[in-house]
Amino acid sequence: MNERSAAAVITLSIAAVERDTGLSKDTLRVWERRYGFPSPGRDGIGERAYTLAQVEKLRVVKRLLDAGHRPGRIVPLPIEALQQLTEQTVDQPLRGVEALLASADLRDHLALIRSHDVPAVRSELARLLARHGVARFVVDVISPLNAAVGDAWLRGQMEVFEEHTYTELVQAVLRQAVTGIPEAAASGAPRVLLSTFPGEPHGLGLLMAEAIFALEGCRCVSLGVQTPLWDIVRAAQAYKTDIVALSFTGCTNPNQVVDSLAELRGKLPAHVGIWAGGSAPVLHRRRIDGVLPLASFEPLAAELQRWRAASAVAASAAAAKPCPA
Amino acid sequence: MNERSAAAVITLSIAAVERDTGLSKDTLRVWERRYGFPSPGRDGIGERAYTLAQVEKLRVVKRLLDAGHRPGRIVPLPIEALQQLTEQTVDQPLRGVEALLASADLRDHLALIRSHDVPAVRSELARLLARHGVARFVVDVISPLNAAVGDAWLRGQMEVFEEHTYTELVQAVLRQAVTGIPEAAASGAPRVLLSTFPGEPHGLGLLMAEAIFALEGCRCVSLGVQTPLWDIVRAAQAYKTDIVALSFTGCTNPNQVVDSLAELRGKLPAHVGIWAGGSAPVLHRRRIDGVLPLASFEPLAAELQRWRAASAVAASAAAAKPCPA
DNA sequence: CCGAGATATTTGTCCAGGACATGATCGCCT
DNA sequence: AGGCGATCATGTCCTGGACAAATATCTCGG
Repeated sequence: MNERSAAAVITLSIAAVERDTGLSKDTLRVWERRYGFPSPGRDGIGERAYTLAQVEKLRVVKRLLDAGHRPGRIVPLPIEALQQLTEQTVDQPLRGVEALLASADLRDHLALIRSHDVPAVRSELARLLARHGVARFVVDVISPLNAAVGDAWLRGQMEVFEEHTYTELVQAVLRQAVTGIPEAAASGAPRVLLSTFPGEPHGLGLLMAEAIFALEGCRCVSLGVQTPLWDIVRAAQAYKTDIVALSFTGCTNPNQVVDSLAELRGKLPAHVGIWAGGSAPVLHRRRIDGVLPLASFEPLAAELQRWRAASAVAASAAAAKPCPA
Repeated sequence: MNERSAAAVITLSIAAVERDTGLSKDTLRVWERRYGFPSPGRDGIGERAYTLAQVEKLRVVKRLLDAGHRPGRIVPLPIEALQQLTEQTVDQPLRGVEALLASADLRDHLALIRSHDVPAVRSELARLLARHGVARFVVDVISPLNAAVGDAWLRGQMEVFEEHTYTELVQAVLRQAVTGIPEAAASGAPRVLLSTFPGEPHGLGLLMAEAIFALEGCRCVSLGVQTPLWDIVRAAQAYKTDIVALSFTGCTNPNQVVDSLAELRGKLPAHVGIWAGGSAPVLHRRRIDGVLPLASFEPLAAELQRWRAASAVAASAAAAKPCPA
């Protein structure tokens, strides 16, 4: 149930590990049975008690899984081998020219975050926002910085509280930026509803998307994170939404993501678009009918333009044939 | 796994029902065993297949559960009785004088939220902020409004998505307000660290507290919600924190709150204050050594003054005896 | 050597039924 | 009335088995 920290050794219950790793209780138990890892000790009442080291390895495994590896091959491996494997596979795509160009800046920013000088980070973020403008700030600064922070955190090079502070500061800056974008004129501006599904607690991507959508002249309503599927549907009705935008990170269960999106598609009217973005790999591996996957923020403007064009056509068609029942 | 829609009858798998209702698979199975509801049919492979009617009843049950009813009493009831019960759950508990006094304004605001006119709510909040100033806005407007919204939700008079929208809008306004408060001068300003414990997902109280602290000339660092205990300690070290401010709402386990606060007290140096606020009743029922409970925002300024005085004394003492190891 | 189809293996989720810690309720006694 | 054990209600965990879907491997004709 709760964390049982006897004296010095901190252990986590299976529910806590499920929360922290995104691996279901069933999966954790079956891995233990099949691969011998994780093999948690037992607490006073005979329930599994996972150590922090085990959770850490589980997180690395999770990431390798997302990168396409299979559990049977990697779960039994020692942590060092996994880390080596991570360098080889996960970082591969990130070794692009852009990454090299940006890496100097990124390194500086990470160092600044790690220096614990909060006002400095705050003003640096504000400076970058002012310098690049909202769109480029989101796409070129925050997006890679998020990836870098996530990566550093996974490797244990960044403390949880540093990541929390970073997230909070970025959120503050972004929210201010979003508030500063004037509301779009009423006519013809698409109405966008933003949220995440239950189980997805990260809201930064949502805020970034809101900024971009608002810049592109959309009328945005955000529900924040973790809105039950049914309530997203109700909200879309109430706000006469044109596009439902959802954000996903790697910490969600891939099967649930696909199932939920399919179910949402079934519950929403066909004319309401579903746009799904974020770093969850499953979005781009499996296609879902009637859901537009967005690998990054770049294609968003183009897709919106396409949407506007399609919507104009639909509107004129509707005008020609007034009552389509 | 995924939805198995045979021909006309749409049914949901147990995982889908877990997503849609928030009731765990274990709970669903054990209810079936004990109360005979829900008793789903089986699909082609022998797995539970829940009907939409069952899911709907489960949702009503969940709401009543959140409102304080007990499963054994309500789960076996037919859906009509449950709906009647939802309407009966009205008013009884919160008929305070304060509620009556403020009710006119509050009712208007609630009605506005329920009208689904997001820009109107947004500008109304901005207007109230400008009119009252940050402090009074937080204390006299948002605080009671939060209570009213929570109450309305409990009674089923407010949809989940309406509550989400409200929270998001208030957060945006508050964050803008906080950003607008100039950073306190370095010397003598207490450093305040704000967060919530794991299991407490509500961040509005935190933001309200941050606003008040900043107004009172503190240097604030927020970690956002759900920071593990140990990381709060690390953050307090890294940021040389004077006061750790924590927020609690009713949705947390009272025992865990007390345990965690006691543990945090043990892990933090004695000169770091722990201030705990929020609507969780346990805070004011049980005293915890070395933790300052705050029932509302009103006494905060006075407590800060006291803290400054005490700190000045300590500083002069330290100056007299320079190296206290 | 390659690609399509058949076969084998892997993997996540489901199931049943039992256990138990925890928290609420109730009845008893002062 | 009010404090306090005894009892009941409830959610979560446990074990170990099963199986469908996804993925890998093999086979064989071109």
